[in-house]
Amino acid sequence: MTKIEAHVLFSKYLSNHISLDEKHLQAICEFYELKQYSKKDIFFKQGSIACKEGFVLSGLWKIFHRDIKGAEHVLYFAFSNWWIGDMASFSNQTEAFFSAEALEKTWVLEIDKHKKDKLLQDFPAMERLFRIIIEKHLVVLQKRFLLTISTQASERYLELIQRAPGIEQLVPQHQIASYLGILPESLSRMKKNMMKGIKN
Amino acid sequence: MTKIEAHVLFSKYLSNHISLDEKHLQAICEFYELKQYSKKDIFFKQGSIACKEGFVLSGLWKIFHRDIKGAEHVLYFAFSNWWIGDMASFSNQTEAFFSAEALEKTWVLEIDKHKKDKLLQDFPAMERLFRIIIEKHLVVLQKRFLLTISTQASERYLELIQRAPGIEQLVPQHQIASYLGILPESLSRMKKNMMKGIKN
DNA sequence: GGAAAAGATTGACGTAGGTTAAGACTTATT
DNA sequence: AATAAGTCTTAACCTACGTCAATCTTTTCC
Repeated sequence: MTKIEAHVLFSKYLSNHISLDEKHLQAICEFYELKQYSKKDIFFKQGSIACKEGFVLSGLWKIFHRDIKGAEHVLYFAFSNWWIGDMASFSNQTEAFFSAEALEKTWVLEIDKHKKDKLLQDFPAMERLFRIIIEKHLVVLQKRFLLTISTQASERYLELIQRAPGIEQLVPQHQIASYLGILPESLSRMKKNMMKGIKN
Repeated sequence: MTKIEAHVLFSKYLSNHISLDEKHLQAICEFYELKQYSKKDIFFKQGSIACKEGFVLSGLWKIFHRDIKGAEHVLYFAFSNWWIGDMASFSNQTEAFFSAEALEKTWVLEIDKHKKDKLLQDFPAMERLFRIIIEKHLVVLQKRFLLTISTQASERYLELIQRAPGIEQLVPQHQIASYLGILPESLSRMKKNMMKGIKN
């Protein structure tokens, strides 16, 4: 992917949320650095300070937390046009609660803390953009939380594969289980039971 | 509560997040209307459009969703210095997913959609304020979500009463259960079991 | 003050999903 | 090709929590 291509994609995304002229779009893009990551690369790591945040152009990331017992819990999968970051850590430069790991080859536009502060200073309109984006993230998580406490895993599974078709091919089963908040063994059994239900 | 008192409280809150001079603070406060609500009053209602959002000065609200089976699920309790709103509904003027109901007498500074748009237009610094506030809400919910899928109810219960001491006196048991994502019967049994653990 | 409503507790029983452990199947690595 | 590492499935058993129903306590409100 070239820098030009990346800027086109990012500009399109920006224009979907706020109105900016070509010149400003270009200037904003320049704050971001284009980078490629390989499978298993880490973008930020639980326990360290997240010094950057990124916009996914292509590929796939998982954002997860590892609990005291060593179990992984996936907060979300970041496809293209999603953001990867640990907001608390990035904004306040505190220890990250989450890690981000690439699940395949992926292109990212990234920015560090200093540049982001500068970006927001130079382009106050970006405050609005980020306000809107974070609002959307929050709304999505509110509904996901509600779904999680009010339904069983099978319903959440059906919701997921309907909302993100093809995710089963992209993401290993045990990470989907983690996203659903259950263990891989449970997902496996659940799928078998669902099959029985369909056949008979 | 007088308008002056309300503005003092709100100004203090605002100053904790962004720096504004006295004059601007005053002007911003004027966008908000001071209102008192009684127990069981509704601020916005699931299925309707949330035409306003509010800042809680005193008292207590619950924000909840009622599922298809009629069961209530508490998203959060809003104490003083918290916001009550259904962001998706308010921002996009779509049907609300949540309702807000007062759990006791409460004072609120509220603003409707038109005034908020005007506020953000007149004071772009408010975009920054709301960006920061929403970021905090999102971070809190991320951790709560993680806690919910990675621990059992008893741990969440201990976390809650430690983080919000006295909440047991303010909020009926079955609503605390709902907040924890379990049924009142389960909370009751859980507490009994915990008592046994302490005694022996 | 007394009826009615709302809330809390208890017990018996059912079930989704956790735990543990083993085996099969796939994908990397040499 | 051979070994190792990662992933998926299955099965037996266990536990936290849901379900249903009865009883008791507290609050609300004419």
